[in-house]
Amino acid sequence: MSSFAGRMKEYPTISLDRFDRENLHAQAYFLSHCHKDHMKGLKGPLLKRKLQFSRTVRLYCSFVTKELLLNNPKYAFWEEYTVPLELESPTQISLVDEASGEQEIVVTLLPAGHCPGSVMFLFEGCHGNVLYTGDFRLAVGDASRMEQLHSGSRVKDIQSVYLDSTFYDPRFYQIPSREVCLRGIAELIGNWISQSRYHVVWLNCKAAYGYEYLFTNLGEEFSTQVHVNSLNMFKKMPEILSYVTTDRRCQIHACRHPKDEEFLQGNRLPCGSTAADGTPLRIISIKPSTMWFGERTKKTNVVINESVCLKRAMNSDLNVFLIKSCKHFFFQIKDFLSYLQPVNILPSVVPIGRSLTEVTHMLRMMSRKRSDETMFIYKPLGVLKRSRVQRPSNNSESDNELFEGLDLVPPRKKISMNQEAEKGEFGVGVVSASRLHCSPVGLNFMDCTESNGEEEDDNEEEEGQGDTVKNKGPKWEDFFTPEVLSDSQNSQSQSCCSVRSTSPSRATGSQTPELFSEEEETPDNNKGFSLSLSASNHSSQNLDSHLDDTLILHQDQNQTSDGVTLQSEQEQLSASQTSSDFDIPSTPESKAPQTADLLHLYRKLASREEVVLREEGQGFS
DNA sequence: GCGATCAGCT
DNA sequence: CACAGCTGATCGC
Repeated sequence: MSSFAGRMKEYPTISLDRFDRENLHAQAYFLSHCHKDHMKGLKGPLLKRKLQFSRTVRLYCSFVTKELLLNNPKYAFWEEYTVPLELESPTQISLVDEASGEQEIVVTLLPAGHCPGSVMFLFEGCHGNVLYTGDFRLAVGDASRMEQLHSGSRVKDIQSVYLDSTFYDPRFYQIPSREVCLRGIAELIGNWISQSRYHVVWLNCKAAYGYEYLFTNLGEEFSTQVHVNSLNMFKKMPEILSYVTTDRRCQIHACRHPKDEEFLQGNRLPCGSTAADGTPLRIISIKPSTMWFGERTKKTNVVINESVCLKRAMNSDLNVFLIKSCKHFFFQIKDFLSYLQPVNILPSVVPIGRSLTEVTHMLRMMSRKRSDETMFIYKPLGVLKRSRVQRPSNNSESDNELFEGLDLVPPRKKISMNQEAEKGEFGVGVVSASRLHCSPVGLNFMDCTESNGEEEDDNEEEEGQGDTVKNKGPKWEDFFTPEVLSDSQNSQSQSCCSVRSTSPSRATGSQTPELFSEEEETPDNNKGFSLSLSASNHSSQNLDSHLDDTLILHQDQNQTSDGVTLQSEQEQLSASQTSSDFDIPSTPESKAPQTADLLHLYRKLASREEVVLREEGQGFS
């Protein structure tokens, strides 16, 4: 949960994702996405009253966020005070202060990939450039693909990053891709619902938004629709709308009820559905969750592989905990920060179990302050990612420090993107235009399609392919912006007395806009959400020792005597290792489950056969 | 009666 | 531990 107090030291007269207490005095409000923990105070009567007496105070957010916000009647009064902004379109806002007069600030919304409508905010003004991430989920290399983080060919000078640091912790260094997760779940669901029409699936989705990726993919996979309570929130999102329905006669449900667990115990779906002919439904519940560890404390048979956690529940057929990554994890954040090299990094979340000092220490190593202390020579105008040679993040000592005191073996092999840098193939500050002469998003899509499954190497063929050569597997949903801008939305008025749009080049001083001039050739950025369902894995959190009836299935890795962890052949890497979501080694001393074994397991579970769990490494039967 | 906060639960 | 909620109890206004 976000513990951000709402204000940034550089621009204290604006408030983000917090609307109570001192934030009541803000001159402008920003909402990064429509999750409750970022909306504290947003329906407060004092704030409502303030709006009624103000001509200039407005709430700025994405079009989709406004749509989702106003869908809730409790926030309907925001209608006339909310100004939706286009993605990646710098907008100048006047902050009117009775005491100090008027102050101009330029804000740019960047796709955050956390849930529909989620954005990061880049502020540029007289107190420097500041990035507020909100909750975000980016793949390694995404920062280099964001035009608005660059001025021409250079990375903008970022004073501070206000970071969602929930998972900025080496304990979260391994995650499987969303494809791995989805494939496992789709197999399980397929095996289940194909048995009879009484075999149904319930998706136990807690948060209001962020599961749409799952709905659309399952809908596509099984040529069906997913039952939900209401279509209202999706009414202007046709890409999602076509995959959801309020017709209860389908086999995949994501409906909710306050007492849905009780319903399930009574062999009913939360919508109350039972079979018309009285035949008892056979229900499996699937719980998409980033966090599933709490569930392990219960005395149940649990099977964990890299993407799903299967639990045989007492009264229903089977519970499945789908590991979902709606946020970024350690290496993605590390990559993001080491690319931007801000002067300050301020965590918005200090995970329980960590101290603020620990988090600050880890973050500091990614900041420019750390760099100044070491051999890194600060380049005031920044450098392009491909030219990074001696970034602190590439320093194994930095990694070692991060892993100090943790009872896991850190991935000593550098993430592949950094290997080239170490080899010095790319000189500092010298990046050919051709390497970036594309919309990175579009290139990414092409690259991963063509290179899927191939050995990643360091040969010269990589040149000219930008940062995206490490992305394996066609993951189109990764490359869509989290915005759906239907015509009707686009035509919504952005009028506000204090707002006007500025062109990207004027606002950023970009010197070489042609580097990003082919956006129209990308997959249609405006036609889909960046639906951020993905798979996350448990990290090596000592699960094994205290989970007597838990079987951990994971991946193999060779470890040499000197502690250097080497990845074995590419074919031993799971698909999760080859996705763009992460370029990192797998859990040390773990073993990869074979696809056939997993399929066998899924079928057994789906058919309610007992699964005999053995010691790790001996497989299952 | 309302909102804020917290514990407990999923 | 962590997500992103929800419910219910308690307290102050």
